[in-house]
Amino acid sequence: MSADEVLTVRGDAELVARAGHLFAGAQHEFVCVARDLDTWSQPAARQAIANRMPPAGETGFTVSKLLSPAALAGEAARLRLREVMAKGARVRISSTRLPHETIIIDRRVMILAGRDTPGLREYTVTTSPALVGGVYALFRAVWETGTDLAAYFSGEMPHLDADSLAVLRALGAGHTDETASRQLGLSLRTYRRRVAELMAKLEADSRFQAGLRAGELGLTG
Amino acid sequence: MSADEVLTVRGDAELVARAGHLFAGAQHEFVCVARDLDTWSQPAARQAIANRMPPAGETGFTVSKLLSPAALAGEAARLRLREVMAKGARVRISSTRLPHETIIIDRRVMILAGRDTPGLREYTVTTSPALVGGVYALFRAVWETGTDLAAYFSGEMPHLDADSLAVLRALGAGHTDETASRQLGLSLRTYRRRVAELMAKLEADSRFQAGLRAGELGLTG
DNA sequence: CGGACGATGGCAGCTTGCTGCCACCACGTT
DNA sequence: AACGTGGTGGCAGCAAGCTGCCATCGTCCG
Repeated sequence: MSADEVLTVRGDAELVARAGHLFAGAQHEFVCVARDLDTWSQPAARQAIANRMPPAGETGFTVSKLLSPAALAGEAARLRLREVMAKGARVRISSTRLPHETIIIDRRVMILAGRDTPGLREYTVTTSPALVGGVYALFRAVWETGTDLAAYFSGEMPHLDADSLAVLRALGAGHTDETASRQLGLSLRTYRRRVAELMAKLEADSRFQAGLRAGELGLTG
Repeated sequence: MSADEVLTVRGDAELVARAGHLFAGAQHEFVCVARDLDTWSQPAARQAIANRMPPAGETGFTVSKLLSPAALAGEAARLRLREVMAKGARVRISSTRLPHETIIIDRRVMILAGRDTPGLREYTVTTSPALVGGVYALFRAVWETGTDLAAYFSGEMPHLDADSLAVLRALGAGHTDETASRQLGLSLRTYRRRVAELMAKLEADSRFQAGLRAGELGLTG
């Protein structure tokens, strides 16, 4: 038995000082799980670390970022996302909350941040293969189910107003057009117009396909 | 900074000896992530631990098991699953592989097993809040996306023959009934019969809803 | 004021989807 | 051979969905 390979530090400064070299040593993969691009550390610390990292997109070096939908809120956040993606990082969104920031480097080192608390934040640096491997497997599982952000932007995830969403819900409830239109206070004609628009946005040729797509894109609630 | 709260043990016997009390002390929640119900430890060790645990389903005590699809292979495995569920455990299936077994107790203690290797298996016992919290958040994310096994069994996940699956694919491709029926070498009438049967199985009132359900149940491929 | 514009809704006609009815065929049983 | 059973397919009729056309209404300019 042994008790080692785990290190707890407080505050960004100490993290950079003690674990900065681990970032610089990244060879193959940099994984980051977080709520959004901002919370995991102070801008200064993040910058100091980013400077030490090899550039993403280099041969065999991948950067993966798994974020909560919160990362899509606000225009500034979206811009940041685009920048990160332009640098070669793969970004995915998980529909569940990810309160604890996690970083895994080369599948060998893992850094977990404690909850965002007042005062100095606590970070846990681990190199235990079992721990890192286990967390990495879980990360993979979440990653697989997340929606790819590249597809989100380029494939133009339909931006739905509350209106279209209501139509979607009516469709999902299985009502006939007549029932649904009355329920929404629309004429049959307009309701169908809305459905047609929705299907166009989803690039669906049939209502079945539209349902499928809607599910894929996580518009079911 | 500190380096503690992590313990690595080798072999089931040592795990039971050193961490058995942690199982007995479980108060609220017992989480288990594994490939199936068999691999995480030797039967003897599992039994020894199970005996020390409070019974599932007791007031405020929940048992959650997140497994790979491999856990559904074979009649024996299914029987075991039913037994576990009968005892009150919630079971979900994640479509991704979960090579590293993980146990989280009361959101305070975490046990990670190394890969299944010859010789004594290595277990890592952790109580660091940051580590446990981080892993727990990831677990939740995977759990949310998994399909509930209770629904799978009782709610009778539709058992589809290859035939119905072909219909499903045709529908998903967005073809009209006429095109699809010709493609499958069926008459229009029969094709539509198949679609109707499919919708009955999915308990869908409209094709849109059927598409939604099909997506939910992961029948998209 | 007048006109352009966009959203709506009625109408009509068409396509597609849905299903009851019956006939047919293949197969196994009595 | 006669029979029942289950899967298939044609037909017909209805229900539902789709869309072009036009009239209407409110709003926003010039």
